[in-house]
Amino acid sequence: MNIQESVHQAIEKLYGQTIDLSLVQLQKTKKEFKGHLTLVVFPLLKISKKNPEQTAQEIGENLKAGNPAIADFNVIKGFLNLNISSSYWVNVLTDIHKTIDFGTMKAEKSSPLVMIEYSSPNTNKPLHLGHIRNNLLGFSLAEIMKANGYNVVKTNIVNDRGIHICKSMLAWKKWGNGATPESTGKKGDHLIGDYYVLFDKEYKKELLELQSIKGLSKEEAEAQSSLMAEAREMLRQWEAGDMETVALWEKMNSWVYAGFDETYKALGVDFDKIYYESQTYLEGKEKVLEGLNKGVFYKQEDGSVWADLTADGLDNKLLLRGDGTSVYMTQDIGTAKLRFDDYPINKMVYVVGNEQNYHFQVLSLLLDKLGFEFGKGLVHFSYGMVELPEGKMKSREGTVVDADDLIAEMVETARETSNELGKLDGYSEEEAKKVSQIVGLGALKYFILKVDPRKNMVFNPKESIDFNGNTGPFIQYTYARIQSVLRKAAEQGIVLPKIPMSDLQLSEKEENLIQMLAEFPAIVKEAAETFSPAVIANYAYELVKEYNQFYHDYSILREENKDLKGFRLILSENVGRIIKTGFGLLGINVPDRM
RNA sequence: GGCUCUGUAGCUCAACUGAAUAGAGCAUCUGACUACGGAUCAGAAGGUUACAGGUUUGAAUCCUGUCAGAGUCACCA
Repeated sequence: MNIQESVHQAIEKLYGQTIDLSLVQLQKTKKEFKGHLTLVVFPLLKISKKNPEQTAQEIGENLKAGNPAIADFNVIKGFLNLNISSSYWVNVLTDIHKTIDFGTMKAEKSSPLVMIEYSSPNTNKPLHLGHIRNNLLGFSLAEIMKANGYNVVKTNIVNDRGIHICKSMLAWKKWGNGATPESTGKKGDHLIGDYYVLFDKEYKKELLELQSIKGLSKEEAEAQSSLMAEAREMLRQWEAGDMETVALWEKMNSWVYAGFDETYKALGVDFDKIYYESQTYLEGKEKVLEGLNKGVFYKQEDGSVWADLTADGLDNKLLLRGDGTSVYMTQDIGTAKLRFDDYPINKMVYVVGNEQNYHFQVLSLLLDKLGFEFGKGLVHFSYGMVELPEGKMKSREGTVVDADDLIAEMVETARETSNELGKLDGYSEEEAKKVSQIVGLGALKYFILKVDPRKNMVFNPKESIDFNGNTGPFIQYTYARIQSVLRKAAEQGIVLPKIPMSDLQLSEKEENLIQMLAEFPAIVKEAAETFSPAVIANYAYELVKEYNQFYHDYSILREENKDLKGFRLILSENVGRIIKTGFGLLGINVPDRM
């Protein structure tokens, strides 16, 4: 019988009142006290009209008499600690063992559909450390939502148009001598990124010359820059559909996409549907003009279109420039419209950095005003910046950490460390590579995902790949060790019983471990409700720590008692299962051996 | 300056809707190796939860104020 219900019944019986379930605070007993579950009786004093100790004692006695699962109880101050019987825990493990997709749900056709936008790169530069956090969070959240029974569409909006692309294009045209990824051996996105940087360098040089030779102010120099004028002209040509410009744009973008795909593949993330701003910005313009006609927006003398959000406590927001071209917000409106035309979306989630909190607050209001039902309910999954131990990443100072470099470095470090420890001895080159990849990326992913997404964080590559402590590799290692034990058991011809014996007397550690396993579904649910993969990451670590304590106390394979041996193997197997499932929700692989 | 977010051990992070003595890891110190995988385990030390008030039986958590940091307030995306 359900403990929570028992408690509820006991209270009703004792005090003759049905109470709100929220008053029944049943929580996990703290380590330093005896018991599994703890009832906080303070909220019940108003009903019992007795002091905390008496109340707890009464409820405890009633529970013990009424529910065989409750073996014992003790009272400390206002806390009633319940001790659950071993047989109860064995049954719990049996249930977990039998349930194939323990802790996860499958989506039905009728289940709500969640669209998750993440990644959202610009095509003028390669992905960096910030994108890594974005991609990992987005992908993981998608997996978590799926596990909670939602239909999920992962989407990416590629910012493939605008003045920044033209800068790269112009620099390539001027100084590139027809360079291609093939001719230079560079990844496409890096090649284009290099030309973007080159443009910026030449542009700054030009500004300095204009300022020093002609004695212009910075603003005047910017206005007179011929390079910038050329870039703007290129954008005009692009918007006008000039064949040559569009052809160049397409060619260069295709290089970039090939480069991005490599990075995405290395990170293990993917998308169900990709949108391009070049295809959505005109839609947004239309929507804005529609809003203007309806009187939701207003026009200024220079022809620019604005939204007045002062009634909502915000400012006026520009939606279309005087020359009729669109801004960031316009594009997001267009993209939203296309998406809702394409899918019956119940919830829209944007995984975007917290520097855009204001933007999404505005977007939500605007979509609502434009009559999109989903506008109000959109979720901006806002995450903090990633910094390095050395300090902030700044593109200007060249301290940006490139995603590809970082991934390569992580895999390399994993390989070196494993080699030093002799863990790769006897592995083929292929196997060694595979393991290094799993471990290196596991370290990176786990370190980033274990932190509360909302917070700014410091990523320390060295610490992340440590094989001790709260790290991905430590958890992966434990998983591999469990698999090893199970392999050895199979070699010895030990067949796991389908159901563990229910009259076993378990140790405290074993009971605690089962209790932890049983929490998994609640953890998965919590992760979805709070949008926090970190909940799962930290749970996985706690589970592994608990398992290690158990593991080191018993010689599982040498255990003489057959029932106990079978039980411990089943327990180990299920710990492994949960680790694998949990890490799967984080997009982290686990190795069978490492 | 307005608004938003953050402030927890030397460092990196936890603490579910308020609940027991605020928990881990790293680093430091002390122990345990024929090891079913030591990439381990056990233990010690480390805190006025930025500060000051308030609400409450009870506050890291909620409210007010102060201080510090970040972000944003662009006809950039």
